[in-house]
Amino acid sequence: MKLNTVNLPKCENCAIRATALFGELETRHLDRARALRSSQVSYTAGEYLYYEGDIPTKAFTVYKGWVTLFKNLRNGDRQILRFALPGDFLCYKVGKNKQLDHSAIAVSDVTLCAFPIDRFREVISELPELAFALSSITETTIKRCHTALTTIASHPAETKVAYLLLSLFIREASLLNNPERIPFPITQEDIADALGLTPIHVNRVFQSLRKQGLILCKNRSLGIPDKAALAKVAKISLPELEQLMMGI
Amino acid sequence: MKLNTVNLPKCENCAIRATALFGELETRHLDRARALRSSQVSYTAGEYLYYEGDIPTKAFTVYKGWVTLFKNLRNGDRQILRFALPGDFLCYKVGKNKQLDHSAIAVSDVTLCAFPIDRFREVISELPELAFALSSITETTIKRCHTALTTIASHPAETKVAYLLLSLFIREASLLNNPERIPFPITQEDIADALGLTPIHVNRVFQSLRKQGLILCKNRSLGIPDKAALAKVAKISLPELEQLMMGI
DNA sequence: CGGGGAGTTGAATGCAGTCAACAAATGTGG
DNA sequence: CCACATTTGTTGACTGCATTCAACTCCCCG
Repeated sequence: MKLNTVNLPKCENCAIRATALFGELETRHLDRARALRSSQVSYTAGEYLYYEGDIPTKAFTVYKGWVTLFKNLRNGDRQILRFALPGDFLCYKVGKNKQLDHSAIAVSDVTLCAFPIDRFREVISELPELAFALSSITETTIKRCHTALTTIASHPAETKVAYLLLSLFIREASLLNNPERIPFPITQEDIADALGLTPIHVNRVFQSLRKQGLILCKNRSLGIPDKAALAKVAKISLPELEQLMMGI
Repeated sequence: MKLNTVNLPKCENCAIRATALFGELETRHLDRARALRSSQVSYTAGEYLYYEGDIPTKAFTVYKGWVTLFKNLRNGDRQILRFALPGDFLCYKVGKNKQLDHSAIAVSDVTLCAFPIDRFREVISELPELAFALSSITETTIKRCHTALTTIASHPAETKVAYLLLSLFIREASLLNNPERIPFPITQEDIADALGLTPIHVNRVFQSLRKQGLILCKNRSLGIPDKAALAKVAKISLPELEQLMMGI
């Protein structure tokens, strides 16, 4: 973990602002809102960002890298709740029970923008728009959670895997000017833990998808030559998924 | 659908306030906040409250009865996202894309307290606490969504069914002074749609649970003689689940 | 060069789905 | 109030997808 409080990059021209917390705010409000941001924090791959049960003091926007949010189950398994990519907002918590219900680990090396949670109260009272920006973010989170639920409940494993790969690809590619392939730091086991499958079966699905030419996946990188075709396997409409994964 | 705008019950001594939106507010703030509530709405069993794609103008707190929130899938299936019980907050939406991502149907006859969404903005600017009350609600929603995800991903169907029955029982029982049995308006097919199982298999699990004496379920009513025992099958800690299902 | 994590393959088991038919409960109209 | 229709619940036989267990390969990193 490495903290940086000086020479923070400007929010105004931040590449990920459109999809992040401040993307919901008009530029003229940025001055006041930016007062929230106190620092940037970096973690190396494999490091915990926080643990289930922690009481957080800072919320984060992912600035660079991928993060896994997950719960450890009593049988030793873990359930991955989602993968957080640049622009995602983590760890905000104001309810009565302030304990976090999940843990987070850096999948790749990550950098986060940190916001002291207790400062949100003051800023919101003079800038109610921030409250709506927060609501908007959590609405997206819930929506994604809903589609995740829907996906995991759907029976054929091929559908689940296709859905997950496609949605990660769309999100990461949009941050990178839509390259052919994206860096793909997660393992087949991560995917299994996210979808409630065994790594072995995920592997078999991967091979089947490769054989069909739907995915190119090796060396920690992922390519999807024909997104529409994969969307068909994922049983989802591509435009809908793109809308969900981008802006809001 | 039946609208009522006169003689609305007082929020102060509302039985469900503790678990509802205003439960997050201190009593001294209630005066201003209550200005939000405009009406009560009633629906009969089977009626739609709203449809996926609608742009809502009102948010609701469930006052009486059960509601199903669900998505229709392209293969004709539907995925139930959650069952909303008295105290639950529905249909609040402020993000850029204001379309609802799911539909809602009254399972039993229901009564809702309605709040015009556009009035939240004004009230929040003079009562920032309301913004935190909203955040707190959505945090609970996300937490429940997370445990739902975790449950549905878990493999044995018995675990899933046990979890769902137990959590519904705990919530409804706490509203009713913990009776032996609760009214249980949902069908086995609903449960199947919530858990991603077939109704046939849900039925088999029901019979197995009945044979083990873990559930008493007939005539639209549910009893759970030994919650701890069912919690064991659900592979969840009973105190944890109770905490999640009650206050927050 | 060795070790460990990630990925791959095969065989056997079993949980849950499918299809089909029927029983029970609930609701509706005559 | 009964007869009929519809929905909900129940049972059985068969199939198949995904798990489990075990062994082995590949690749990266130290």
